[in-house]
Amino acid sequence: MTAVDQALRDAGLRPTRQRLSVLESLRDRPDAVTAQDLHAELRAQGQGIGLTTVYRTLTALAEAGLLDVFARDGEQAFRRCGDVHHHHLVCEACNTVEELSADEVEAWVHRAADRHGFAVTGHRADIFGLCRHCR
Amino acid sequence: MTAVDQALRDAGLRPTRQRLSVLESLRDRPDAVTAQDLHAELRAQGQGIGLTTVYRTLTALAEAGLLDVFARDGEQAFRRCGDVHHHHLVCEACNTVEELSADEVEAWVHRAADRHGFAVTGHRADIFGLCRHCR
DNA sequence: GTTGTTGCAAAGAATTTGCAACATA
DNA sequence: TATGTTGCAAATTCTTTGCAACAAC
Repeated sequence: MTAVDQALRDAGLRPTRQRLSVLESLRDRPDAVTAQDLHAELRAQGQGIGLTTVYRTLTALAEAGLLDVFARDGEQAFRRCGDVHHHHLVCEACNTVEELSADEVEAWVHRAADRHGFAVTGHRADIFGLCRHCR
Repeated sequence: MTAVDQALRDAGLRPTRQRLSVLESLRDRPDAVTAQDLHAELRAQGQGIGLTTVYRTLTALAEAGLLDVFARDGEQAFRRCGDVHHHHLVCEACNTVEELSADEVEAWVHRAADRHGFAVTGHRADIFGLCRHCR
């Protein structure tokens, strides 16, 4: 059993051919992709998969915490997410996303929430700009 | 000339009746609203305004930096934005948004960007949860 | 065999665009 | 008057759903 297989099992999802295609395509990919784009790409590679399935798979994986979701115009873009911090450096030219760990942000989150009587369920800290290759 | 009028002029937009309605409705409103909701609300109040105009007005105001945009499901929600920091405490129950200022986050942004050779064009730091009233 | 999954076609929903009438400067 | 704005209807685009065939357990 591969790591990809395991990830699906952990999410309570059967490791079908289509889901493996999606996960495989997402593995090591630095940029965030939309369901539409990923579907077109997989079809171009000759992988038989329906758009509906791509949507359902990405949504399920995001709910399982394996993917992060970004809002790009009116669309949702997904990207593999390794940690639980969700702090990103997003290149607006090539859509590459680098993950950051930042204890300082975590500390700020809790301090700010306490100060306002907020019960925190989540947070995000994203930096947008141009990466070293696109600038 | 009112402050609302001035805000429109600064954005290079003519202060029409419809735009004033939108800005007036947004003024002092603590929660973020979608174009659809705002349109329904204005119509319910007897304000004559088309959905298209609401979309165009909100988009223009957001581009001018007078509104912040939040992604809510597949929809965009807008809210008046006073400062240039874009740090928010968002209540997931009532959609109220409190603004935060946080020099510590600004400092983190620049440090992280420098470390990765990134040219920063913007950033966001949002905390999600339940406000003191909804928790 | 039982239950979860797929994918097509159709439905749904948010948003944008064409364009003629209208308002602002 | 010249130019920006409005709003309807139609078109686009993203996303979800119904359902029968199919694959995984």
